[in-house]
This record gives sequence, structure tokens and C-alpha cells, in this order.
Amino acid sequence: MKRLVVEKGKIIQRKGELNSKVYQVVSGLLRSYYIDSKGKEHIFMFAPEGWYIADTVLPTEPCELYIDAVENSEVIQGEKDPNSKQLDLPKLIRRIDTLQKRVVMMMSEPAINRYEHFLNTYPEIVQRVPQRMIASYLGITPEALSTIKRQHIPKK
Amino acid sequence: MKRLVVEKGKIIQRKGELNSKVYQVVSGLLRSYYIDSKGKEHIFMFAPEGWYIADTVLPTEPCELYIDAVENSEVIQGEKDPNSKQLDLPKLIRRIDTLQKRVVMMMSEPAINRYEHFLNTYPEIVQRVPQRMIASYLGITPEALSTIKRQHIPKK
DNA sequence: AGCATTTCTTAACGTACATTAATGCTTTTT
DNA sequence: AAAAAGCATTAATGTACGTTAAGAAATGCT
Repeated sequence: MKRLVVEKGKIIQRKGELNSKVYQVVSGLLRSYYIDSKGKEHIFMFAPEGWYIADTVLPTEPCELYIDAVENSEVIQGEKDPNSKQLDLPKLIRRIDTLQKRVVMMMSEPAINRYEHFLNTYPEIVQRVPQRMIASYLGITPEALSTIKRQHIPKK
Repeated sequence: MKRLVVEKGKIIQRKGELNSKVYQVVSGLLRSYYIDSKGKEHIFMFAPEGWYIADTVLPTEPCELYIDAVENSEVIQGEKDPNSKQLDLPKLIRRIDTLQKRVVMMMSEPAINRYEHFLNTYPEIVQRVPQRMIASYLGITPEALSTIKRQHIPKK
């Protein structure tokens, strides 16, 4: 259990590494993402203050995702331990629910709806990340997000 | 812990219900799916023999998904119990991994790749479910799947 | 077996989003 | 402060997939 300072842009986990760590964000903003076969980056999740972020794989398996800092951040590094007594099961289950909803969204909702859902779910984050990262999270290009936003009348 | 026979087409869980059950498939094939705002059905997962299927929500929250039988099936009904000692954590974590990969796939891969991935991952299921259900699982229409398959040269 | 229903396929056309490219605007670097 | 790099926006064009519709094949029903 170690406290770390992570500067903006610093990568703290890479695909293929054996990383048995979980990071709890104290301040700042981290993200996890992966890079596809064509070299394109896709953001999987954001983690602002109070959130945990990690590749979910068992500590013995190589990571799928990269993790880096979107802002200068401070994090507490913990260990992935499937046997840990302090592992919060309801939290894990809620994690599965969130993922389930995301799959369902990606399957059925057009980008504009996914965007509005993102705005509602993560209002604090929206102002803090560049558009292209929001686009990446939504699974579309920055250009497409730009066009969508032009049509989308924001509730003032 | 009860053993049930579920006939093809029988719905054993509906959206909005408080269902605290987990189903272990002994024989046959179940699926979970949801119905979007436009009344369209989207298959979330299949569960053949040996698999578990359930809505992941905590037992105290209303379900998001429907569950029904694709084939006549036999299942063992268990209880969702977040405090249960017999809850298999590595299995939960692997579940999260699977979902993570699915999100990533939906974000970045075209339907043809998702189809081939499905073929590789669930070869036993492919023969047993109608095309339109595979299409639904992939997030495309049956017509699109049909066209994709024409282009896709199967390794005989 | 015969009829009805559901499922699969094909094709024409429509739409959401990707790609490419150009332009102005920030932010970073020196 | 100037130069460079990264970022957001717009528009033109391309493509994957949706929608609609029709016919063929498979499945279920009496």
C-alpha cells in the first residue's frame, strides 16, 4: 500500500505486463484504454477522485489495458488479491452491472444517446477531458462527436 | 436449491422483477436478453450446459434482463447471495474480463470480426441457435449477418 | 401429408458514422 | 514571444450496416 504521484501523461500500466496492482485515485484523473490492431486507441474507463482503476484480470495474467494519467494525479497503489477479506463483493457486482449496461448501450443506442448518457452519468468529468477522449470512450471519432453536439440542444 | 425443467420458449425471468435466483444449466440452452425502447430484442448472453446465467444485479434490485430457454432445458436454481462463502471470486473476475473484452470488441471491431470471434469462442452453440439470435448477440440485423457470411470464407 | 408460420437469403435504397482534408484555435516547447 | 504541436470544427466523400420488401427454405401444427 503505497502512495504515488502520477504526472499527466505518465503510463503506469502497459498491455502485456504482469501488473498485480489496483489504483485508488486520491486526486486527479486516470484512464484505462487499449490499442487495437490498427493502432487506434479506445478508452475503456475514466477514474476521477475516489474511484478505483485496474485491469480486472487475475494478478497472474498479463494485462489487456494501458492506464495513464489524464491530469496530474495522486493515487494509492494496492494489491489485487482474490482472497482478500476486504474485497467488496457488492462493489464487484455493481461493476458487472455497469459493464452489462455499457454492452447493452453499445449494442442498441446511437452515439447521440450514448453521449447524453455519458453527460448525465459523469458530469464532473465532462469538463475535464478533451473531446477526443470522450469520443473515444463513446466509440466514435472526434469529428462525429463534433457533428452530434451541433445537433444536440443542451438544456441550459 | 431446486431442479427445474424449462421448456423451449419459457421465460423464467422478466425485466423489472425482483429475482434473486441464479440458474445453472444442466442440459439445454438458455439466453438472457433485453428489450430496448423501440421494442427490439438484444441478446446479452447464451448459457449452454455447465454455464451459469443470471441478471447480475444485487438480489434487492429489479432485473434488467429477460431469461428464457432456447431449447428444452434442465436447470438448478440457486440463490444470489453476496455473502455466500461459496461464491467463486476468480469466476466473478473472469466474468468482468469477458465483459470488458466484449465492450472493447463492440467499440472497435467490425461485425465480421465479432462474428468470427463468436465462432471461435462458442463453437458448440453456433449450430444450435438460429441465425437471427447470433445476429442479435453481435448487435446487427439478420440481413447484415447473412451478407457477412456470404463474404466470409469458412475454413473447412 | 398439407398448410401456416417462422426463418433465411437477396437486393434496392437509406442513414449513421468513418475517413480525409483544410482551417482556426489552444497549449506546449524553445 | 515565436514556433511547433496538439486539438476542435467543418465539409466532401466513402462505407458498414439498417430498413424495407419479396421470395425460398425450414419448421411447427392439425
